[in-house]
Amino acid sequence: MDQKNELPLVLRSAYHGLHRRSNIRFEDYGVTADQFVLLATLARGDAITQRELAARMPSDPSTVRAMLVLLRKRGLVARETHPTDGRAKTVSLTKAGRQTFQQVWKAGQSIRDQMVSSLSTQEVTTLVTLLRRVAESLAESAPVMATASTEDGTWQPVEKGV
Amino acid sequence: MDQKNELPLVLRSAYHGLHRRSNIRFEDYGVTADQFVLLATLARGDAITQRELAARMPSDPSTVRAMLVLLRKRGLVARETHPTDGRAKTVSLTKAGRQTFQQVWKAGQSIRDQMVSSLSTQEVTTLVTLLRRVAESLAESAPVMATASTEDGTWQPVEKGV
DNA sequence: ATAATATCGTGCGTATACGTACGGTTGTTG
DNA sequence: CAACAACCGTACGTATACGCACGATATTAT
Repeated sequence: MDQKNELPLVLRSAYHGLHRRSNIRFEDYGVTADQFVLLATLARGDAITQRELAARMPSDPSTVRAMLVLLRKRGLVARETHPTDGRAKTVSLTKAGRQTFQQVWKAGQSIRDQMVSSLSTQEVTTLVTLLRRVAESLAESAPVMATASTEDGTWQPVEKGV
Repeated sequence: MDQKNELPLVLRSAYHGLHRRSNIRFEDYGVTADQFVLLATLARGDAITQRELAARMPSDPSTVRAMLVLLRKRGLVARETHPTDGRAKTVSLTKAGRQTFQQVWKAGQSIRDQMVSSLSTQEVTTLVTLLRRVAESLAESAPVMATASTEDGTWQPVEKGV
């Protein structure tokens, strides 16, 4: 019926498919799908704090810490005390980390190709645009939307600032 | 640059936002976002085996089992031996399970509203359609797409059956 | 009918996800 | 400068996610 109510389940199915395929494909390189996201985030901008890294992924600081412990054992990331802030530690990719990231990026290309194999170029652009808007609506920083119940038991958004 | 290569990260961000908000919202009802998906799946079709349930969610049979153990403790689901297949067990919602499902469905309405708050009705329809195609491309049953490397190091899909 | 194979659920190990509490450090305020 | 709040990382508990191996049952092949 209402497409809106199906969106969560479809979103979940798509993400889980991606996650599952990625884990299988990346297994040969010794990294998981989520570890790859961490490496990719560091590849975009190095020497950031664990909290900043968690915010960019996005993921939970506790989870990021656990991942960093594992990645450090494998020599893919390095942690150093922050130059000015004694509380923080900066995280960066090692040479091996950068190398692994590039290899896994290549290995994942067929998955990225496959997930858009039934979409035109224009449709991919549209999908990314709409998904980005959805992600922003649900982001940590986004305010919780006020809602009010109507007579038929459904919920309607309420105008803010009235 | 290439929208296609951003799709995985945007998809991940959108899903995690949904998952996170749902867990917070559903906390008062004692169910997690994933447990809710399980309840919703059972609400659509009862008395199925654990494997069938896992396939419909979709999720892993081992994970589903762990979830069922917890949901059974809370009296939301019931497990009985399959009438004809001695290996299998059928799962169904208890009365309390149906009730909880309906309550949590209502509680989650504001999240479903919020995630489409920046989209038009037409855009929601488009998004669901495109996501469904992506999910199908990545589904368990979908074949792994053959790819071939090109000179510039990128990958191109290969026509099947040539 | 018996043997080989496939399928269902279980149990275990590892990784992710996140809340919460804690100790240490920084920055702010009086 | 001393008290305080805000912030960073750590540590632990619970739930999810999934691979793998195992026993029990069902199906198929011979």
